[in-house]
Amino acid sequence: MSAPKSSPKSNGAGAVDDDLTRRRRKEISLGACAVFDERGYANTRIADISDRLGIGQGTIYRYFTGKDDLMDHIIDHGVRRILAAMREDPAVATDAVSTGAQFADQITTVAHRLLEMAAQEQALMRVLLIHAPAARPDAIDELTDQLAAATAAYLDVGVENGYLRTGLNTMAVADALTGVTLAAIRRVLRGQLDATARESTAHAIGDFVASGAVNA
Amino acid sequence: MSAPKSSPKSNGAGAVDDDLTRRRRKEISLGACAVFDERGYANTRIADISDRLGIGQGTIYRYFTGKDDLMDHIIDHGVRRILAAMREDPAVATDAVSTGAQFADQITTVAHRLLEMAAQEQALMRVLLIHAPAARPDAIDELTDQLAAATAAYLDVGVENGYLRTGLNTMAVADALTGVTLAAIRRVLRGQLDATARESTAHAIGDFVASGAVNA
Amino acid sequence: MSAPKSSPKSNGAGAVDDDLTRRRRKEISLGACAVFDERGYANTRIADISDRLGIGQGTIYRYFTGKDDLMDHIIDHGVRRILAAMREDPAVATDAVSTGAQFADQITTVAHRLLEMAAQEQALMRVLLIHAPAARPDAIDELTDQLAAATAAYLDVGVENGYLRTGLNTMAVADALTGVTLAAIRRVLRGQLDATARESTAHAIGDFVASGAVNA
Amino acid sequence: MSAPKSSPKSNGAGAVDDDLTRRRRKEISLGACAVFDERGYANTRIADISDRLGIGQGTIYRYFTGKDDLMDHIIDHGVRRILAAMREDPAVATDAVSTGAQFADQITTVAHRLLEMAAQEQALMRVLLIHAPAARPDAIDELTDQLAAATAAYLDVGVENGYLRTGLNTMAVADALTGVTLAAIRRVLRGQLDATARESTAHAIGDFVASGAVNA
DNA sequence: TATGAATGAGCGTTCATTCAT
DNA sequence: CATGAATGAACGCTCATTCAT
Repeated sequence: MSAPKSSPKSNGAGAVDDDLTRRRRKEISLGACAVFDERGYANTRIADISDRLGIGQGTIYRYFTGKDDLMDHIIDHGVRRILAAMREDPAVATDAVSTGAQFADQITTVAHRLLEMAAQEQALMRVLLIHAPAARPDAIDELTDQLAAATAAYLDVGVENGYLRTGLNTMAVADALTGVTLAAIRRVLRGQLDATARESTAHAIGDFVASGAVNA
Repeated sequence: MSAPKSSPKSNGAGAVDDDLTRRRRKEISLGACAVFDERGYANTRIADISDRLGIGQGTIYRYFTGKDDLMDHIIDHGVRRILAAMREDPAVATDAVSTGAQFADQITTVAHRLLEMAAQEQALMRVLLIHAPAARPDAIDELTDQLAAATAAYLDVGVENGYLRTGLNTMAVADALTGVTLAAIRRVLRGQLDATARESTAHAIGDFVASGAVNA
Repeated sequence: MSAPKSSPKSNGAGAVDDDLTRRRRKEISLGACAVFDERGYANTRIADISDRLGIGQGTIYRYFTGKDDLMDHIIDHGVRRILAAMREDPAVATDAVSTGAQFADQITTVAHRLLEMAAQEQALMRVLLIHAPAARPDAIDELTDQLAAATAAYLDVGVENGYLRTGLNTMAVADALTGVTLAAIRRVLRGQLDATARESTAHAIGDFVASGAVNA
Repeated sequence: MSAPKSSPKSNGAGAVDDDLTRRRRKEISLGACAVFDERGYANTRIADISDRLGIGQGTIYRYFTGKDDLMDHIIDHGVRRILAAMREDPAVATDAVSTGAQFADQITTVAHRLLEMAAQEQALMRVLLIHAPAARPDAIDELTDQLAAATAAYLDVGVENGYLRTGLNTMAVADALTGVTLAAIRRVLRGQLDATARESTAHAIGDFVASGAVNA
């Protein structure tokens, strides 16, 4: 969530340079992410990253201030991806929902989009879920708080509008929603859910969140 | 899950010595856990631990083979605590449940017990949830798998006995259950749930898992 | 006798780089040899070596895998020097000898060459004779065996060709030859033999080996 | 050659105590010698020694001031054994020799006695020849000097009395004698000479020293 | 701009020595 | 006297970072 902490030597100049620079930063942070995923943050040496990218160690320091900055950047990127996956679809808006069934569909939709993103960005998500909490507890706490608050607000609307139970502990259920989704994402990251399973899992999540497990 | 990897010189005999040894190991692993929690595993120096305990660095090596062993031991201990919290109560047995309401109660009970344990063992649980995944991904994966499998089996019984929905994706819901609980535990660990809130949260979890969020 | 166990990153290419690397390794191993000689292997800290060379400790690890590797390399080098001193002169070949006097001359020649080498490579030889046996007993045993076997074979030719006594215990005399030479080398290493004394000692060795001490 | 540097807490008392103390010191130094031989001085931990003896680590410090003192004592003991082996036999006196044959016999006798001692005190001799030079270069130099000087003096008598060559480089030959003997001792220590071989080797040494290798 | 050799602070671990029992 | 648990100084090695080319 924080702004990038570094930028190369200051290219006061053109959009071209900026673009090149942005591309380079992306490349490097992508490579770093892959290695952090494979070896863990603490066990990753700068040389591991530069080796994988086929560049010199020093080059990394031209685009990032250090190992920490690299991790910060990756977390930042991951957080943006998650938030985007939850918000980018115009269909996901509280005013588009007015029944329990629509609510379940929306949960299913968002869950599915998150699972797909996890499937496509496995390294990034693994770093975010496994390594970032240890390396940057505060950043992850911040993310968690944001997600929970946003989700709780989203649920509050449902209660107000009558399609969610009156008296629902929305904070607890917000945690539940994030927890349920995280658990599924973890399974995706462990390679245990193919595309079909991701779809059915998303539906199971939507149904479960809406109606619970008990036989009515 | 693995057996402790070290023990001091193995004094073949006396219960007294064994007891002293066990106490010493417990003390040290407790101190280490506290420091790992505060500083993270990678940032903790052996000297940090010995300083906090008021002992020499070398003493730690009389009871553990090294920093790794210390972490392994802590994880092992934490895993046992979690499994115990889920199983130790005789009331938690599938044959004690035959209705959806009983199911919800049981979920509430277990969730509450886990939240209480988290409240009492904050450092241990924080190390387990935040630092262990980065330091020992495999150990945590193993734990996750075990919990999910046990939970899914537990849900399967409910489906068979008719108090859970036919066709329930028990694996997905098992993940949901663990995810929901973990999310609440995380909140406990962030100091955001006092005793009262823990109780109501446990109930909210039980209700939610049983009946979902939607207004029937 | 073993090949050097490490080499810097292996820059697949340029003769220049390889050469620089080789020079650097030589420098470092030379400095290490000097310090090992002065303080003994066990008492030498890596920092002692890097300090003497005016480089950082880490630099040493770019060229050698560790303290052990450094010692191995030094021993290897020393062994090659000794073997070279014994073999490199074309005049030292069994087929160049057919009389006792020629035999004595040859012994004198080799002894002299070894004494000169010892005088020029005092640190290396002291490490090899004093510190290496304690640090690498097997490497030294191997060297000793090789020298003894080669020497015995050399003497066997002399017996066959009739200029050495029939029934000579060639193994015992081979040991004697190496022992005699080693004793003289040790004196060189203790600074007790100047160039003149080395020459006369070499002659004394040749005469003694050929004819013994007793008045004929 | 130096006096023992420590003594247990000062038992101002009886001969009995002194005797017990002496026995204990002997036991410990014997055990230490065995371990030094097996693992080398630098690689031997005090605990290795106390373990082998079945005593506590602290006990060693009641009889020796430390690891160094232990080594000093062992060297001292070894030096005394060597000197004794060379001198204790009344037959070995320069006035008992007046011919070259008697000289050869005497060399044979002393060599044999040294080889037998080496065979019986393998650990002690290995420590003295292999580990002591690295650990106590000065002590070994001192021993070497003493032996060489004594041997040279012995040879000088032979020259004066006419049974050794006039103009003999007695210092060089003294070195030769010690070198020859050491080489044979080394072979004994490597387990390559049984009792019979030791006898014939002693004779080979006597003959070689007296008459050399060349066919007269 | 890119490089990678050089650096040295920092840390896990060992083990000789001490001393309370 | 004997013990062995406790100690902490010491050291080999790693690796993030720098900077001359």
